[in-house]
Amino acid sequence: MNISRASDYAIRGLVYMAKKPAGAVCFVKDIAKNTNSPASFMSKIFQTLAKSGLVHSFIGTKGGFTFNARPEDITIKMVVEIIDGPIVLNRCVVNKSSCRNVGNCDVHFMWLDIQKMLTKALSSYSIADFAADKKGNMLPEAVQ
Amino acid sequence: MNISRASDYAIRGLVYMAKKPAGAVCFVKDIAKNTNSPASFMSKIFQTLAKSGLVHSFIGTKGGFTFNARPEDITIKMVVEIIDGPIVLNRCVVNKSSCRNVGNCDVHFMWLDIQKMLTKALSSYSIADFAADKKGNMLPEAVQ
DNA sequence: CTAATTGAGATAAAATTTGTCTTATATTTT
DNA sequence: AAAATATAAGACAAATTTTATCTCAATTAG
Ligand code: SF4
Ligand code: SF4
Repeated sequence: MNISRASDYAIRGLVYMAKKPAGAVCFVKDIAKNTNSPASFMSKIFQTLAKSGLVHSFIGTKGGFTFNARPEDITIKMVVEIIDGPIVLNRCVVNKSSCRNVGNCDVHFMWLDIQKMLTKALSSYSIADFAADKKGNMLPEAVQ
Repeated sequence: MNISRASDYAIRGLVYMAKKPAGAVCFVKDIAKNTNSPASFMSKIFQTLAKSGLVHSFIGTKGGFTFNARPEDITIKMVVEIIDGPIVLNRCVVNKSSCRNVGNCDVHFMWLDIQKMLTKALSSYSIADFAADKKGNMLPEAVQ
Protein backbone atom coordinates (compact mmCIF):
# COMPACT_ATOMS: atom_id res chain seq x y z
CA MET A 1 0.00 0.00 0.00
CA ASN A 2 2.45 2.63 -1.14
CA ILE A 3 3.86 4.29 -4.20
CA SER A 4 7.24 3.10 -5.42
CA ARG A 5 10.49 4.98 -5.12
CA ALA A 6 10.36 5.22 -8.91
CA SER A 7 7.10 7.18 -8.81
CA ASP A 8 8.47 9.47 -6.12
CA TYR A 9 11.53 10.13 -8.29
CA ALA A 10 9.42 10.64 -11.40
CA ILE A 11 7.14 13.20 -9.75
CA ARG A 12 10.00 15.19 -8.30
CA GLY A 13 11.95 14.95 -11.53
CA LEU A 14 9.03 16.40 -13.46
CA VAL A 15 8.54 19.10 -10.83
CA TYR A 16 12.19 20.03 -11.19
CA MET A 17 11.76 20.25 -14.96
CA ALA A 18 8.63 22.37 -14.58
CA LYS A 19 10.55 24.93 -12.56
CA LYS A 20 12.82 25.58 -15.54
CA PRO A 21 11.82 27.95 -18.36
CA ALA A 22 9.16 26.40 -20.57
CA GLY A 23 10.66 24.34 -23.39
CA ALA A 24 14.05 23.95 -21.75
CA VAL A 25 15.92 20.74 -22.49
CA CYS A 26 16.85 18.90 -19.27
CA PHE A 27 19.49 16.23 -18.72
CA VAL A 28 18.81 13.17 -16.60
CA LYS A 29 22.11 13.69 -14.85
CA ASP A 30 21.03 17.16 -13.82
CA ILE A 31 17.53 16.08 -12.83
CA ALA A 32 18.88 13.21 -10.76
CA LYS A 33 21.40 15.38 -8.95
CA ASN A 34 18.82 18.01 -8.07
CA THR A 35 16.33 15.48 -6.78
CA ASN A 36 18.75 13.31 -4.81
CA SER A 37 18.04 10.23 -6.87
CA PRO A 38 20.19 7.59 -8.61
CA ALA A 39 20.98 8.89 -12.12
CA SER A 40 20.85 5.49 -13.81
CA PHE A 41 17.52 4.72 -12.22
CA MET A 42 16.15 8.14 -13.15
CA SER A 43 17.31 7.48 -16.70
CA LYS A 44 15.13 4.41 -16.94
CA ILE A 45 12.22 6.24 -15.37
CA PHE A 46 12.40 9.02 -17.95
CA GLN A 47 12.58 6.40 -20.66
CA THR A 48 9.20 5.19 -19.47
CA LEU A 49 7.85 8.73 -19.27
CA ALA A 50 9.05 9.35 -22.82
CA LYS A 51 7.47 6.14 -24.06
CA SER A 52 4.18 7.27 -22.54
CA GLY A 53 4.34 10.53 -24.44
CA LEU A 54 4.46 12.74 -21.36
CA VAL A 55 7.93 14.01 -22.23
CA HIS A 56 10.00 14.10 -25.38
CA SER A 57 13.53 12.72 -25.53
CA PHE A 58 16.49 13.85 -27.63
CA ILE A 59 19.44 11.52 -27.96
CA GLY A 60 23.13 12.39 -28.28
CA THR A 61 25.24 15.27 -27.04
CA LYS A 62 23.03 18.18 -26.01
CA GLY A 63 20.21 15.68 -25.94
CA GLY A 64 17.82 15.47 -23.02
CA PHE A 65 14.14 15.73 -22.19
CA THR A 66 11.45 18.34 -22.69
CA PHE A 67 7.80 18.39 -21.68
CA ASN A 68 5.36 17.05 -24.22
CA ALA A 69 2.38 18.32 -22.23
CA ARG A 70 1.72 21.33 -20.03
CA PRO A 71 2.78 20.68 -16.42
CA GLU A 72 -0.66 21.85 -15.29
CA ASP A 73 -2.22 19.05 -17.35
CA ILE A 74 -0.02 16.32 -15.88
CA THR A 75 -1.71 14.93 -12.78
CA ILE A 76 0.01 12.91 -10.06
CA LYS A 77 -2.30 10.03 -10.90
CA MET A 78 -1.03 10.04 -14.49
CA VAL A 79 2.60 9.89 -13.41
CA VAL A 80 2.05 7.16 -10.82
CA GLU A 81 0.09 5.04 -13.28
CA ILE A 82 2.72 5.41 -15.99
CA ILE A 83 5.50 4.33 -13.65
CA ASP A 84 3.82 1.89 -11.25
CA GLY A 85 1.03 0.75 -13.53
CA PRO A 86 -2.68 1.27 -12.97
CA ILE A 87 -3.79 2.12 -9.47
CA VAL A 88 -5.90 -0.82 -8.34
CA LEU A 89 -6.51 -0.96 -4.58
CA ASN A 90 -7.94 -4.45 -4.90
CA ARG A 91 -8.29 -6.55 -8.02
CA CYS A 92 -12.07 -6.26 -8.14
CA VAL A 93 -12.24 -2.47 -8.41
CA VAL A 94 -11.39 -2.15 -12.08
CA ASN A 95 -12.15 -5.63 -13.36
CA LYS A 96 -15.09 -7.42 -11.83
CA SER A 97 -14.31 -10.64 -13.63
CA SER A 98 -10.95 -10.81 -11.86
CA CYS A 99 -12.70 -12.20 -8.79
CA ARG A 100 -15.33 -14.88 -8.70
CA ASN A 101 -16.63 -13.66 -5.34
CA VAL A 102 -17.57 -10.22 -6.55
CA GLY A 103 -21.23 -11.13 -6.86
CA ASN A 104 -21.71 -11.97 -3.20
CA CYS A 105 -18.87 -10.08 -1.58
CA ASP A 106 -19.83 -7.57 1.07
CA VAL A 107 -16.42 -5.92 1.04
CA HIS A 108 -16.32 -5.21 -2.70
CA PHE A 109 -18.21 -1.92 -2.42
CA MET A 110 -15.84 -0.57 0.17
CA TRP A 111 -12.89 -0.97 -2.17
CA LEU A 112 -14.85 0.67 -4.97
CA ASP A 113 -15.49 3.71 -2.79
CA ILE A 114 -11.99 4.05 -1.42
CA GLN A 115 -10.52 3.55 -4.89
CA LYS A 116 -12.71 6.34 -6.22
CA MET A 117 -11.69 8.65 -3.41
CA LEU A 118 -8.00 7.89 -3.82
CA THR A 119 -7.88 8.33 -7.58
CA LYS A 120 -9.90 11.51 -7.27
CA ALA A 121 -7.37 12.87 -4.80
CA LEU A 122 -4.39 11.90 -6.94
CA SER A 123 -6.03 13.53 -9.95
CA SER A 124 -6.58 16.78 -8.10
CA TYR A 125 -2.86 17.57 -8.03
CA SER A 126 -0.74 18.51 -11.03
CA ILE A 127 2.99 18.83 -11.55
CA ALA A 128 2.53 22.58 -11.95
CA ASP A 129 1.06 22.84 -8.44
CA PHE A 130 4.41 21.92 -6.95
CA ALA A 131 6.62 23.77 -9.39
CA ALA A 132 5.00 27.01 -8.26
CA ASP A 133 6.45 26.41 -4.82
CA LYS A 134 3.03 26.36 -3.28
CA LYS A 135 3.21 24.54 0.01
CA GLY A 136 0.76 23.21 2.55
CA ASN A 137 -2.61 21.60 2.28
CA MET A 138 -4.17 21.60 -1.15
CA LEU A 139 -6.85 19.04 -0.46
CA PRO A 140 -9.14 20.72 2.07
CA GLU A 141 -11.56 17.85 2.30
CA ALA A 142 -8.78 15.57 3.54
CA VAL A 143 -8.30 17.34 6.83
CA GLN A 144 -11.71 19.03 6.98
CA MET B 1 -0.48 0.81 -4.67
CA ASN B 2 -2.76 -1.99 -3.56
CA ILE B 3 -3.59 -4.25 -0.66
CA SER B 4 -2.20 -7.75 -0.76
CA ARG B 5 -4.16 -10.90 -1.42
CA ALA B 6 -3.38 -11.80 2.17
CA SER B 7 -5.20 -8.75 3.49
CA ASP B 8 -8.17 -9.45 1.26
CA TYR B 9 -8.30 -13.01 2.60
CA ALA B 10 -7.90 -11.83 6.19
CA ILE B 11 -10.74 -9.32 5.96
CA ARG B 12 -13.14 -11.77 4.40
CA GLY B 13 -12.09 -14.51 6.79
CA LEU B 14 -12.88 -12.29 9.74
CA VAL B 15 -16.17 -11.22 8.17
CA TYR B 16 -17.09 -14.87 7.76
CA MET B 17 -16.26 -15.50 11.43
CA ALA B 18 -18.29 -12.48 12.48
CA LYS B 19 -21.35 -13.91 10.79
CA LYS B 20 -21.24 -16.93 13.11
CA PRO B 21 -22.70 -16.84 16.62
CA ALA B 22 -20.54 -14.81 18.97
CA GLY B 23 -17.83 -16.90 20.63
CA ALA B 24 -18.02 -19.70 18.07
CA VAL B 25 -14.78 -21.55 17.38
CA CYS B 26 -13.92 -21.49 13.65
CA PHE B 27 -11.56 -23.73 11.71
CA VAL B 28 -9.18 -22.37 9.11
CA LYS B 29 -10.27 -25.13 6.76
CA ASP B 30 -13.86 -23.95 7.01
CA ILE B 31 -12.98 -20.27 6.77
CA ALA B 32 -10.83 -20.89 3.72
CA LYS B 33 -13.48 -22.92 1.94
CA ASN B 34 -16.17 -20.33 2.53
CA THR B 35 -14.01 -17.45 1.35
CA ASN B 36 -12.55 -19.16 -1.72
CA SER B 37 -9.01 -18.89 -0.46
CA PRO B 38 -6.05 -21.30 -0.16
CA ALA B 39 -6.38 -23.05 3.21
CA SER B 40 -2.65 -23.27 3.90
CA PHE B 41 -2.23 -19.59 3.13
CA MET B 42 -5.21 -18.67 5.27
CA SER B 43 -3.65 -20.69 8.07
CA LYS B 44 -0.56 -18.55 8.04
CA ILE B 45 -2.67 -15.39 7.88
CA PHE B 46 -4.63 -16.38 10.96
CA GLN B 47 -1.37 -17.17 12.72
CA THR B 48 -0.46 -13.53 12.23
CA LEU B 49 -3.87 -12.34 13.36
CA ALA B 50 -3.55 -14.47 16.49
CA LYS B 51 -0.08 -13.15 17.20
CA SER B 52 -1.48 -9.63 16.99
CA GLY B 53 -4.11 -10.45 19.58
CA LEU B 54 -7.07 -9.84 17.29
CA VAL B 55 -8.16 -13.47 17.49
CA HIS B 56 -7.42 -16.32 19.87
CA SER B 57 -6.16 -19.69 18.69
CA PHE B 58 -6.76 -23.16 20.14
CA ILE B 59 -4.50 -25.98 19.03
CA GLY B 60 -5.36 -29.64 18.65
CA THR B 61 -8.54 -31.47 17.64
CA LYS B 62 -11.55 -29.20 18.06
CA GLY B 63 -9.11 -26.33 18.13
CA GLY B 64 -9.62 -23.26 15.96
CA PHE B 65 -9.99 -19.50 16.26
CA THR B 66 -12.29 -17.17 18.14
CA PHE B 67 -12.50 -13.40 18.22
CA ASN B 68 -10.46 -11.67 20.86
CA ALA B 69 -12.15 -8.33 20.16
CA ARG B 70 -15.59 -7.25 19.12
CA PRO B 71 -16.01 -7.26 15.31
CA GLU B 72 -17.34 -3.69 15.50
CA ASP B 73 -14.04 -2.63 17.08
CA ILE B 74 -11.88 -4.23 14.40
CA THR B 75 -11.33 -1.71 11.62
CA ILE B 76 -10.18 -2.53 8.11
CA LYS B 77 -7.12 -0.40 8.73
CA MET B 78 -6.19 -2.58 11.71
CA VAL B 79 -6.44 -5.77 9.67
CA VAL B 80 -4.50 -4.41 6.70
CA GLU B 81 -1.74 -3.09 8.94
CA ILE B 82 -1.44 -6.37 10.84
CA ILE B 83 -1.12 -8.36 7.62
CA ASP B 84 0.62 -5.97 5.22
CA GLY B 85 2.42 -3.85 7.76
CA PRO B 86 1.88 -0.15 8.39
CA ILE B 87 0.14 1.83 5.68
CA VAL B 88 2.72 4.30 4.42
CA LEU B 89 1.84 5.89 1.08
CA ASN B 90 5.33 7.36 0.83
CA ARG B 91 8.20 6.96 3.24
CA CYS B 92 8.05 10.56 4.44
CA VAL B 93 4.50 10.45 5.77
CA VAL B 94 5.17 8.64 9.02
CA ASN B 95 8.88 9.17 9.48
CA LYS B 96 10.26 12.51 8.39
CA SER B 97 13.85 11.45 8.98
CA SER B 98 13.42 8.70 6.37
CA CYS B 99 13.97 11.25 3.62
CA ARG B 100 16.64 13.92 3.52
CA ASN B 101 14.56 16.02 1.12
CA VAL B 102 11.61 16.45 3.41
CA GLY B 103 12.67 19.94 4.47
CA ASN B 104 12.51 21.41 0.99
CA CYS B 105 10.17 19.03 -0.78
CA ASP B 106 7.07 20.54 -2.31
CA VAL B 107 5.39 17.18 -2.74
CA HIS B 108 5.71 16.04 0.87
CA PHE B 109 2.53 17.78 2.01
CA MET B 110 0.45 16.14 -0.66
CA TRP B 111 1.38 12.68 0.59
CA LEU B 112 0.62 13.74 4.14
CA ASP B 113 -2.86 14.81 3.11
CA ILE B 114 -3.67 11.79 0.99
CA GLN B 115 -2.29 9.46 3.67
CA LYS B 116 -4.54 11.08 6.24
CA MET B 117 -7.56 10.74 3.98
CA LEU B 118 -6.81 7.10 3.16
CA THR B 119 -6.21 5.97 6.72
CA LYS B 120 -9.31 7.82 7.85
CA ALA B 121 -11.35 6.00 5.24
CA LEU B 122 -9.93 2.59 6.15
CA SER B 123 -10.63 3.31 9.82
CA SER B 124 -14.25 4.16 9.12
CA TYR B 125 -15.14 0.57 8.25
CA SER B 126 -15.28 -2.32 10.71
CA ILE B 127 -15.56 -6.07 10.25
CA ALA B 128 -19.04 -5.91 11.77
CA ASP B 129 -20.19 -3.57 8.99
CA PHE B 130 -19.80 -6.35 6.45
CA ALA B 131 -20.98 -9.22 8.61
CA ALA B 132 -24.35 -7.50 8.89
CA ASP B 133 -24.77 -7.99 5.14
CA LYS B 134 -25.03 -4.29 4.64
CA LYS B 135 -24.17 -3.48 1.07
CA GLY B 136 -23.51 -0.37 -0.95
CA ASN B 137 -21.83 2.89 -0.21
CA MET B 138 -20.81 3.45 3.38
CA LEU B 139 -18.45 6.33 2.74
CA PRO B 140 -20.72 9.14 1.49
CA GLU B 141 -17.93 11.66 1.10
CA ALA B 142 -16.20 9.42 -1.43
CA VAL B 143 -18.86 9.69 -4.11
CA GLN B 144 -20.48 12.90 -2.88
C1' DC C 1 36.88 11.19 -38.04
C1' DT C 2 37.20 11.17 -33.12
C1' DA C 3 35.87 12.10 -28.66
C1' DA C 4 32.46 13.34 -25.65
C1' DT C 5 27.86 13.37 -23.98
C1' DT C 6 23.49 11.78 -23.94
C1' DG C 7 19.49 8.41 -23.75
C1' DA C 8 18.16 3.24 -24.64
C1' DG C 9 17.99 -1.16 -23.26
C1' DA C 10 19.82 -5.50 -21.19
C1' DT C 11 20.96 -7.41 -17.02
C1' DA C 12 20.81 -8.39 -12.10
C1' DA C 13 20.49 -8.06 -7.01
C1' DA C 14 17.25 -7.49 -3.30
C1' DA C 15 12.93 -7.48 -1.30
C1' DT C 16 8.23 -8.77 -1.17
C1' DT C 17 4.39 -11.57 -2.17
C1' DT C 18 2.09 -15.80 -2.39
C1' DG C 19 1.95 -19.68 -1.44
C1' DT C 20 3.16 -25.20 0.14
C1' DC C 21 4.93 -28.71 3.10
C1' DT C 22 6.32 -30.59 7.39
C1' DT C 23 6.04 -30.49 12.40
C1' DA C 24 4.04 -29.89 16.92
C1' DT C 25 -0.03 -30.04 19.83
C1' DA C 26 -4.21 -31.49 21.64
C1' DT C 27 -8.26 -34.45 21.52
C1' DT C 28 -10.87 -38.54 20.63
C1' DT C 29 -11.20 -43.34 19.97
C1' DT C 30 -9.77 -48.00 20.75
C1' DA D 1 -2.51 -45.96 27.88
C1' DA D 2 -1.75 -46.01 22.97
C1' DA D 3 -3.04 -44.90 18.44
C1' DA D 4 -5.42 -42.31 15.24
C1' DT D 5 -7.10 -37.96 13.97
C1' DA D 6 -7.86 -33.07 13.55
C1' DT D 7 -6.05 -28.86 14.28
C1' DA D 8 -2.74 -24.76 14.34
C1' DA D 9 2.41 -23.46 14.02
C1' DG D 10 6.22 -22.69 11.60
C1' DA D 11 9.88 -23.77 8.17
C1' DC D 12 10.59 -23.62 3.49
C1' DA D 13 10.25 -22.17 -1.42
C1' DA D 14 8.61 -20.42 -5.90
C1' DA D 15 7.20 -16.34 -8.30
C1' DT D 16 6.85 -11.62 -8.81
C1' DT D 17 8.01 -6.93 -8.11
C1' DT D 18 11.08 -3.41 -6.90
C1' DT D 19 15.27 -1.08 -7.27
C1' DA D 20 18.62 -0.48 -9.24
C1' DT D 21 23.45 -0.92 -12.39
C1' DC D 22 26.06 -1.73 -16.46
C1' DT D 23 26.78 -1.81 -21.32
C1' DC D 24 25.29 -0.31 -25.90
C1' DA D 25 23.66 2.87 -29.40
C1' DA D 26 22.83 7.47 -31.13
C1' DT D 27 24.01 12.20 -31.83
C1' DT D 28 26.79 16.16 -32.03
C1' DA D 29 30.93 19.29 -31.34
C1' DG D 30 35.44 20.03 -32.56
S1 SF4 E 1 -13.09 -7.61 -2.02
FE1 SF4 E 1 -14.50 -9.25 -2.60
S2 SF4 E 1 -14.86 -8.91 -4.78
FE2 SF4 E 1 -13.05 -7.72 -4.24
S3 SF4 E 1 -11.31 -9.09 -4.65
FE3 SF4 E 1 -11.82 -9.39 -2.49
S4 SF4 E 1 -13.25 -11.11 -2.57
FE4 SF4 E 1 -13.14 -10.36 -4.65
S1 SF4 F 1 7.71 13.25 -1.31
FE1 SF4 F 1 9.50 14.51 -0.83
S2 SF4 F 1 9.77 14.25 1.37
FE2 SF4 F 1 8.42 12.60 0.71
S3 SF4 F 1 9.80 10.88 0.24
FE3 SF4 F 1 9.52 11.96 -1.68
S4 SF4 F 1 11.23 13.40 -1.69
FE4 SF4 F 1 11.07 12.69 0.41
